Amino acid sequence: MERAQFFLRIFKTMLEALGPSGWWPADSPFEVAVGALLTQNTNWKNVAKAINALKNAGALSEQNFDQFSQEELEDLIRPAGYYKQKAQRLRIFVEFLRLRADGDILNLSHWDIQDARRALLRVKGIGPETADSILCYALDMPILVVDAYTARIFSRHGLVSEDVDYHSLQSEIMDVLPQDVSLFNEYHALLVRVGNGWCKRKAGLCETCPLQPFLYSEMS
DNA sequence: CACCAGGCAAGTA
DNA sequence: TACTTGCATGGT
Repeated sequence: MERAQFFLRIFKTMLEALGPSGWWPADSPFEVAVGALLTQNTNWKNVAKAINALKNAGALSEQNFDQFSQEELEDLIRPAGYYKQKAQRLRIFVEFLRLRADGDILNLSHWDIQDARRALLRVKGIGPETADSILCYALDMPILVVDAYTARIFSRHGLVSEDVDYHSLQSEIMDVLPQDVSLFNEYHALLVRVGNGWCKRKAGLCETCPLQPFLYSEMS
């Protein structure tokens, strides 16, 4: 079986088992980016609390964000953890938007995707996964986000090594699939949902995982 | 109690 | 270059 077919079969299986994900859960592209920064190494439930606090305070827009001090932001996002570091990272990101995108994240969607990616990666606090999350889920650009779940799931299916680096993992999957924003959007969302549900680090739940039948090494 | 969560940057050798 | 550590809350 071709690798491309295998990856598409994995995708279809997850989609049929779990249904569409409707990612990213947010009211605006700016909120997507804020969520992408806040969810670094952090459970989404805690991030949602921080997002709600920011929303209730009126801080969730590029224009209003600057009205809040570092300390106020820290208090609002505290439930998301690493709150001092993340408050600083959010401030740096909004400053980046003001300098490079006239204070509106949507202006980045006119950029060449690789230019936008390189620009985001230069912002302190934005690494590959956060940059790609912003590109795909806030700006609707065709790029596949990969993460720890992706490496874990595909290594357990015999396709990559557990500690594969980000860009190798991304290329292995993304390069053999149709370059389609909706496909990449849904693919990552489904992988995270499967990871959350069945592929924890020490999971004993694998017998009910939707992907259980598809071990690459056993397919012909 | 231990372990985990939709990473990243900075320091060390 | 290749490891290691700090960051921090909240759920299981």
